[in-house]
Amino acid sequence: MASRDRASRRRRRPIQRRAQQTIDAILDGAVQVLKSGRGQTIATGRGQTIATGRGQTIATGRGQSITTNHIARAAGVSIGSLYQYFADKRAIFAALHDRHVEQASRRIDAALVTNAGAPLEVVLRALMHALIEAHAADPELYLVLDAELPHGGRGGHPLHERLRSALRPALAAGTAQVGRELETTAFVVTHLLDALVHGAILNRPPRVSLRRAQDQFLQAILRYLRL
Amino acid sequence: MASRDRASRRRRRPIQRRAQQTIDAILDGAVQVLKSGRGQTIATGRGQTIATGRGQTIATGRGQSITTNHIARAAGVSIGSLYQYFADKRAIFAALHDRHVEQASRRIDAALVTNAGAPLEVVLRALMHALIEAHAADPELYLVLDAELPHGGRGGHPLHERLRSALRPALAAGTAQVGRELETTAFVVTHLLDALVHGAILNRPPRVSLRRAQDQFLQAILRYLRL
Amino acid sequence: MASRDRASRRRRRPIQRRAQQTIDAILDGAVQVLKSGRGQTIATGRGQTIATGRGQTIATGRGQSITTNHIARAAGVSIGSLYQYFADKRAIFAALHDRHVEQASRRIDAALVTNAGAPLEVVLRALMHALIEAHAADPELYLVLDAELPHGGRGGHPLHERLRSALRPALAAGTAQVGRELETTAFVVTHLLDALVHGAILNRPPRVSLRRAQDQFLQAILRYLRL
Amino acid sequence: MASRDRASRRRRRPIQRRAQQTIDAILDGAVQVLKSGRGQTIATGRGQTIATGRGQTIATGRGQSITTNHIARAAGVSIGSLYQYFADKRAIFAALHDRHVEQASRRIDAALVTNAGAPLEVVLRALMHALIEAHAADPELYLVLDAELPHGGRGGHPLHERLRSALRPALAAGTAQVGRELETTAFVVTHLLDALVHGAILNRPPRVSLRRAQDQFLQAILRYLRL
DNA sequence: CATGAATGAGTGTTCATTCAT
DNA sequence: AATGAATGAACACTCATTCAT
Repeated sequence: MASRDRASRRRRRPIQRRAQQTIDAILDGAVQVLKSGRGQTIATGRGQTIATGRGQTIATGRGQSITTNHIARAAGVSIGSLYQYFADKRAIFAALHDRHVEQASRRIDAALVTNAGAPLEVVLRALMHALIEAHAADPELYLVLDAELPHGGRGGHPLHERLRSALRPALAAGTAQVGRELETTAFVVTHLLDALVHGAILNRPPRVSLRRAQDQFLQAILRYLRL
Repeated sequence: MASRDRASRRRRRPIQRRAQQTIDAILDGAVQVLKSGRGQTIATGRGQTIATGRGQTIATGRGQSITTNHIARAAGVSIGSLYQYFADKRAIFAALHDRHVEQASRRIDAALVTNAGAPLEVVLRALMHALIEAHAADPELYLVLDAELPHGGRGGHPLHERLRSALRPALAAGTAQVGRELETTAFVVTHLLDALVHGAILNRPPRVSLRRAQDQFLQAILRYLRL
Repeated sequence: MASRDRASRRRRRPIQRRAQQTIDAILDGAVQVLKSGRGQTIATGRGQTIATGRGQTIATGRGQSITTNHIARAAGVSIGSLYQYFADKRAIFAALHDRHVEQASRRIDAALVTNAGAPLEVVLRALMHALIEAHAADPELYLVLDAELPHGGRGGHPLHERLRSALRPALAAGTAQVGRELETTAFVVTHLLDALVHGAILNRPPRVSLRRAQDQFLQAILRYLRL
Repeated sequence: MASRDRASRRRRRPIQRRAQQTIDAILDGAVQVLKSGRGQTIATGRGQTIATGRGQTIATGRGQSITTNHIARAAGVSIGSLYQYFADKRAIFAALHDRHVEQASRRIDAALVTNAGAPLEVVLRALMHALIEAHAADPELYLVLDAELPHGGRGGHPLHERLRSALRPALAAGTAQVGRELETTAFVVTHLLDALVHGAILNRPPRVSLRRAQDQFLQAILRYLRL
C-alpha cells in the first residue's frame, strides 16, 4: 500500500478507537485551517499575520496562518496531543494526503468492480466520475496539499500510479494493446484524466458548465483511443 | 501587458543598466535557492532546521531554506539591495514567474507568426513545441513557482489565458466553430496542452520517450478536434 | 555660547551662504518629518511602517518614519549631502534643538533689554511672553525634541540655565535676595515658568483659555514672590 | 479602572501565580534595560551600534539597546515567553507605565483618605508627598517612560487627570470656587505639582536641597491659592 | 561638491517543538 | 494520556551610513 511508509511516521498505531478519533479530529482541524489560510507560504514564510506594533494584528490573507497550534486549536486538542500522534507538521499533511488518496482509490476500485466486464467507454466514464467525485468535495484543498507535499520522481503522484494500474487491464481488453504501447496509452490517458480534474474542476471558466467540460474531456479520451 | 502591474511592485525602476543587472542577479539567485531547497515550505515552516525546544537545532537539510537572505547571498548582493528592488519576498517570485510567462509568451507568439496561415495541425504542433521548449530548461522550477504564486480565479494561470487567446483564431479558422462552442474547445485544448507539459515533461515515466509522449498528446488533440 | 560644542559636530563650518541654506533646508526637512511621524520611537524601534508581505505598506502612525533618508528627501537634498553637513542623525536633532534654544534665548534677551530697569512684575510678564512666543509656533515639536535629546544632569535643560541667569539679576533687584536664597528662588521661578510652557501651551484643557492660563501662572509667580 | 483596556493587550490573562511572576519579571527586565540604555532612541535609531556601511560595526555604547530580546534576557525569560504575555514591544512599556500610574494613584488615594476633612494646606502637603514618593524611587525611569508613550490630547497624562480629580473637591472645600474657575485652579495647581516633580526631583540643582525645594513649591501653591 | 546605490547589523516577531506538571 | 507554558532559532525587513561615480 502506498501509505505504508507514511503511516510509520505516526507515533503510535491507533489501537484504540479513541486515538483514531483524535487523529481524525486533528486532520479535520488541519483541513479547516488549510482552507482558511491559503497560498501564503511564500508571502511571509511563516504565517500571514502581521503585528502592527500597536497590539492589533493585520490579516494579510484570508484567514489564520497554518501553524500547528492553530491546527490543534481547530481540532479541539492540545498541541501536546497533536505531537503525540504526529511526529512533526509535515506528517499531518502527509496523513491528510494519504487520506485523500485512499478515498479516491476506494472510489476507483468501486468503479472498476461495478463495471467489470463493461465496455471501455463505460469504464472510462465511471473512472472519470470517480475522480470528479473524489475532488469535487474540496477541490482547492487537494491543490494546496499537492503543492505542499512533493511527490517528485519515482512514479509521480500516487493517484497517477493508481490510475495507470486501473487503466492497464481495461485498456488491454478494450484496445488490444500490450507492452510498451499499452504503457504509453495508460500514461497518456492518465494525464488526460488529470487534465480533466485540473481543468474541469479547478480552472473551469465561467462560460463552460461542469457537465459540458466533463463530456468534452471524455470525448477527447474516447477519440484518442479511437472508440 | 500582463506584467505591468507586477513591475510596479518593484521599488525603483531600473533606469541604469547596472540596476537591471542587479535585478537579474537577484532573480537568478532566487532560482538557485529555489532549486536547492525544494518542497520544504510546509515541512518546518521556516527552513530546514528543527528546534528541539531545548536550544539545539537539528539540520534536516537537503539544501538552504528559501530565505531572502539566502537569495541575496546567492545573488552576490546585499540584503539591502535586494529590498531596494523588490518590495518583499513575494515580489521576487512574482517577478520570476513573470519572466517565465513572458518568455513562454514570446515563444508562443513566434510560433503563431511563423505559422500564420498554416493548417491547424501545423500550428498546434508548433505551439506544443513552444511550450515544451519554454519548460524544458528547468521543468521543476516552474512547478515550484506555480505552487508558490496562487493565480486563483480570474482567468486562471496567465499562460492558460495566453494560450486560449492564441488558440481561438486558429481553431476558428480550422474548425469553423464560433461563440461558446469555440470557447469550450479552446479551453479543452489548452488543458490538453497543459497535460502535455505536466505529463510529458514533468512526470514522464522512464519507459516512454519524450518524442513519443509528445506525438501521443498531439494525436489526442488532433483526434479530439476530428482533424 | 551654549551651542559651541554642538556646532563642532557639524562637519564643515558654514563658510558659504549656500552651505547655510543647505543646512537650513535639512533642519526644516527634519521638522517636517518629525511633525509627520510622532511618538513612535519605541513602537517598532525603527520607523512605523510595516510591510504586509503583499507589497503594500501599512502606516501604523500618523506619517512617515523619522529616517535620515526621509529627512533628506523632505529637504530636497541627497542623503550624501545630508551627511556632508551632519556627522550622524543625532547631530541633526541636536542642531534643531540648538536652533530652538537660540531663538528662545534671543527673545529672552530682547525682553530683558527692552524692560531693563522696569519693575520685576513687568520683567516677568515679558519673560513669560517671550517663552510663549518661542514655543507657540510649534509646541509639540519641542516636546518631541526634548524627549529625543537627553540633557541629563549638569544644569539641566539649556533653556532653564538661560532663564536662571536671566532671572538672577531681576530677582536680586526686585526681592533683595542674595546667594543661596536667590539661587533657590531663581530655580523655583524657572520651573514655574516651565510649568507654564508645558501646562498652558501643551496640555491646556479645552475649557481654559490661553490668556487665562497665562494670567494664572503669572499670578502664581507673583504671589510666590510676594509681589 | 484606567488600566482595564491596557490589560486586554496582554495575550493571556494571568490565571496562575506563575504567569504573574513571569509578567513581573519581564517588566522588571524592561526597567533594567531602560535604565541601562537611555537616550539613544534617536541617536542611531536602533541601538547603539553604528554601521560603517562597509561591514564593520562600531559600538558607541553606554549600555544595551532597548530591544525585546534584551528585555527578555534581562528578565531571565525566553523571547517567546515575552511575546506570550505582551502583544508587542509597546505593550511592555504601556504596562510599565500603567504600573507606575497605578502605584502613584494608590498613593494619591491614600493621601486623600488619610487627610479627609483636613485643611487644604495639609491635603496639598500630603499630595505633594505622595507624588514625591511615587517618583523618588526611580525618577529618570518615568521620564524615559513618558517620552516613549505619547499620551497626546484627551486629558493629557493620566496622572494629571487623576490629580485634577483629586484636587477638585479639596479645592472646592478650601477655596469656595466652583465651575470653570475651579477647573482652572485645579489645572494650574496640577501643573505646579508637576513642576515640583520635574523641578525638585529630576532637575534639582546641587545647591538646593530636596527639602527646601519641596517647601518652596508648596509655598508657591499655597500663596497662589492665597492660603 | 553632490548624488544615490549599496551595505549589513540589527530589529520585532513567529512558530515548530519539548517537557514538567 | 493530556496539557499548555516555555523555548529560541530563524525569518522578513529597515535604515544609518559609506563611497564610487
